[in-house]
Amino acid sequence: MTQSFRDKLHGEGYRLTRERQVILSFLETAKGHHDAVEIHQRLRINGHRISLATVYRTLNLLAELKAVERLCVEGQPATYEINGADQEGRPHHYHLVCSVCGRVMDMDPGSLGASMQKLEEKLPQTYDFRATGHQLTFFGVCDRCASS
Amino acid sequence: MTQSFRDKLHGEGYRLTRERQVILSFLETAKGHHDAVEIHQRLRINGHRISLATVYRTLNLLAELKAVERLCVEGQPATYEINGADQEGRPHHYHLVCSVCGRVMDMDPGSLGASMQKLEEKLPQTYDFRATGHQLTFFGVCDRCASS
DNA sequence: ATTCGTGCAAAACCTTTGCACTTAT
DNA sequence: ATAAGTGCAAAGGTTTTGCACGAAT
Repeated sequence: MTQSFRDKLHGEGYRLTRERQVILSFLETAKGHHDAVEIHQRLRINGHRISLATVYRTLNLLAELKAVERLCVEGQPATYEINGADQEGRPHHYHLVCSVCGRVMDMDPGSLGASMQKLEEKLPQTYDFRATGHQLTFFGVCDRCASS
Repeated sequence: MTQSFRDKLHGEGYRLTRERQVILSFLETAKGHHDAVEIHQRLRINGHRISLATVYRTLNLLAELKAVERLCVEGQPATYEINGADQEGRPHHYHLVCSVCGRVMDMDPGSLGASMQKLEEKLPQTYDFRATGHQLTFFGVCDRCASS
């Protein structure tokens, strides 16, 4: 649990509860994409009795504070991933989504990242649209599913 | 209503019903992003009594046949847009989503389209992932919302 | 002490589905 | 005639919310 998270909470008038610490810790350790129900169940297995409603409320809060990133994929519940870098509104990676099993993987933007950011800045000229971020997702078949 | 749509329907053993024609016609005329409930209501206003269930079933079918494109945006119902070009699995445009009002606009991929396609082809080398398509969405503030 | 967070259960919301009836082929 | 599509109402899954209780400040 980073100090900056505590600060952000306090800065906005939120409280540092046990539930919020537990959920954030879980995401820091689990290091992948997890939906609310999954998080709820795995916390329960680890002996934590946090209600599903609180898991949802906490994930919304963490997403708002940009402590986690929310990803919405068609036909699946929203998934949440810890936000490593503490950058402001800049997506630090893209996603690969397997159309067969639904698994979500991270992808390094590489040199593409800079081009996309430039594009983002040039958007207003053409479309009268002030972009604050973007999201790039590739769909396809992951290694596991390809080999079976 | 394109001939190719009729052919596609028949080719897969589907029937050309009045409901399907009406829904497709609506999307051809409306030319934007529309969700199921909105389509249902506007058809109703135009005197068509098509059930919401049929609207959903038809949109699923049209999406499967790639006659329309489905777009899922966080916190909003799925929207559907007529698929102009009859290309196979290749996204022909990207999206601008206004974070304030939720409006979705189309964006011409321009030269980016080719780079992205190349990237898609190179993905397996790095990530062991066979990509079949991708989706790029910019978030920000649209002209209408910026001026108010 | 006060304000905010939590748990529970109920609701909201979008979407799908079972079944009997209707329609396209 | 037959198989597929439709409408209705009910259920499904995900997420939010009202309210009374509990906990952090």
